[in-house]
Amino acid sequence: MLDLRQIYRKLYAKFGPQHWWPGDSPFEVMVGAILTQNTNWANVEKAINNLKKHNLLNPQKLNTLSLKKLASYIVACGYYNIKAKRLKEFLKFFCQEYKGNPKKMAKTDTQELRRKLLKVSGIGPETADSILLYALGKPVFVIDAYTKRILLRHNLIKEDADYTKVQNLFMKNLKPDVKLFNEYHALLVRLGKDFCLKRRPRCEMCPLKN
DNA sequence: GACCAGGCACATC
DNA sequence: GATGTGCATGGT
Repeated sequence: MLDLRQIYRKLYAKFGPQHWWPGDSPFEVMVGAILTQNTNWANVEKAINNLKKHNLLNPQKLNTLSLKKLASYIVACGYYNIKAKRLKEFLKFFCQEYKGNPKKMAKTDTQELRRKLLKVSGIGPETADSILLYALGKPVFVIDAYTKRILLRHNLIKEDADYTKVQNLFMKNLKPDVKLFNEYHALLVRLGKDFCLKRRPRCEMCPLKN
């Protein structure tokens, strides 16, 4: 049976570095983390580019925008009403606690910050961990639907494993290395997109097979 | 036209 | 405490 290090080596050999997270700034990564909830990244890029085009990709500016206005700019990424609300909740927190400054935010103890993020309505474990790892460079492993599906199909977890359980599997078996966590999760998403779709898996072609 | 996408909160039992 | 449902666009 493959272990987590072997899986990483195989994925890296097959796909190479993924250069995650796509985004020009920590703040852009944070916005993307919320907008990509259950959503294709291509659509998220459209929404983010639209915000950029209108010179709005800035914590203070977005925070003062009305809910309706904000929603209208992010239509392309779907769930735009609920995501506008979630973004606003995050922006309120980000501006009040850290003046919209990622560096200030990054000074907070990682576990304390994670707890705080999870209290923001609309931010669940994956979004919180994506912000911690990809925007702030904290050694936290991100678990997503692809990760669970891949581990399940390789019998490394059980069907009922929750977020924390899957996350612990990675964090207890790997050194807390930001670069490794970054690349590993990105590679799992890449593998998932190419070979581990929900109903049309291409298991016979899966790079982990050989 | 069906399927899929880098979740989350909330209702209901 | 488990299980189901709403949220929505755009690409394949």
